Amino acid sequence: MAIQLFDSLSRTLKPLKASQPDGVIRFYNCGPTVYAAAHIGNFRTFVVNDVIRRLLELEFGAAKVKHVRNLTDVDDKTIRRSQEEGRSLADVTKQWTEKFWADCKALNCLSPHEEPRAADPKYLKAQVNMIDVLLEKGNAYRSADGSVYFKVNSFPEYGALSRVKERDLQLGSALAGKPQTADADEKEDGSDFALWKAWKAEDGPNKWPGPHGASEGRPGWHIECSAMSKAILGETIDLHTGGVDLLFPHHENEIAQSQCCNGTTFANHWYHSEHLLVDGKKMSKSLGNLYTLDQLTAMGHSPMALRYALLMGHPRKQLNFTLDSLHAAESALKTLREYRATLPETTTGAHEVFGHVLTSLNDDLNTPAALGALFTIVNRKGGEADRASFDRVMFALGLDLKVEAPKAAVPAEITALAEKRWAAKQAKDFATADTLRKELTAAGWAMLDRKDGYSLEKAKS
RNA sequence: GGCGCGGUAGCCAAGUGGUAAGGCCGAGGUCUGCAAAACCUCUAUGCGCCGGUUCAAUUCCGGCCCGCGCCUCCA
Repeated sequence: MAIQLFDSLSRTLKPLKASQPDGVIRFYNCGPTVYAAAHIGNFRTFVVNDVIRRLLELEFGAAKVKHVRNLTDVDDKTIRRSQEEGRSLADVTKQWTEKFWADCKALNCLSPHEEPRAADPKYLKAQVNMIDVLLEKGNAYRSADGSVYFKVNSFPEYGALSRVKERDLQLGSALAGKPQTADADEKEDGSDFALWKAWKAEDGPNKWPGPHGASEGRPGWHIECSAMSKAILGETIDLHTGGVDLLFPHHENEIAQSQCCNGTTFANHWYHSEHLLVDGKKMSKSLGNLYTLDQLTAMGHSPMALRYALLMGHPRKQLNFTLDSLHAAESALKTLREYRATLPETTTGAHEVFGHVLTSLNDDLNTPAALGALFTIVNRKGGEADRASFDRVMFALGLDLKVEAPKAAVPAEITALAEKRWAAKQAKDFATADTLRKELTAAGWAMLDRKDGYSLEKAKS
């Protein structure tokens, strides 16, 4: 079964296919802003996109997939962070880019083939060039302060993706109390958006030569994706993805810029993954319900458990994350590990045994159905499966069964108690052994006996 | 106010016009000095509420209640 995904623009399920004669699937995934550690909600999107990447490779072959994910390393947040910390922008964004890569690796995400940076001189130039074209064509205008804005009413199709039409007339209660953005006065129309932002004192040393007739400054957020996807993948891409919150205005604006500039369809397929919720609400610093991967591993959870937990819900439905779901994921991974050990090494070509798992994934990325189908087979315990076919499914899901929860360091006093108990047990002094076990349990440690020795595990927080 | 999504067992979560996948937890059992692991068995007459269509609805239609997200730079 060919991969089909929901397309946000047509609102239908559509098969993914290459539009160019070379047969390469051009896949662009909106990446992170590198000013802090990405949280697990961000990683839901990146894990989901990683599964898409893997499914594409399985269907079309690794050589026929070109996966691009940008790094936003120049914007309000990155600049503000660098100014606050008195460090260069490059220094700050390098730090968080490397952290992002490390987290992605821990979550077993394949690296995109290219990860263009918005502040890369090569791509800054591409962005400026694109803005120049938009100015020439009359889709953009300069404001008094030397910024450049996109003229939304110059693009009649604006709003097709988000279906937000005549928004200005519909601004209701939810927006009424919000302050106007600082640059509102510079715009001809409230729905216009910045392509180029003129330098301000608070930007510090961060400024670059702008488009014709504009001041020194920096690119607006949306233009980077339009310019970099064009530079690397060409004017028309086959799949463009991101979190739902990017649907408007980010992706709507990308369409407007790219199509006005290039005169061609920007993306043939749009896919958006839903939010991860924590405690029933979207994660936010103000609610204090924001988790990072580091926080979870510090609690003794493995990154793979997080990956599994993120796949437990349908990617196009909000998923409420809880620490309990992490425990469930760990238990499920353990079962899979044990199941794999029972499988014969030889390949019998039994891929069809797991056919339903792949079919579920290919059918709009139904990860929960796929996991359900997987465990139905695991529970059968029949001998029809083999490791090669099982590993193929693990590849598709990106589950690396070799990764286990990090072992907590055992304090010396715990080791001492365990040694005493082991000695008592060997001497068949079970009363003493049981007392010591209770002490260990009270201290939060479980002592697991084997024939020839023991191991210690810390209770999960 | 506009746009969109969702409400299925203790928790998470698929799904179908013909009577509810799967995971976690829990219970019982086998095994075992104890504990753990492993293995076996069990766990929704029910799918937010009220109507309607139908031989038959959790699944289609209408209304209602509740929750969540987006509405100019949040994945």
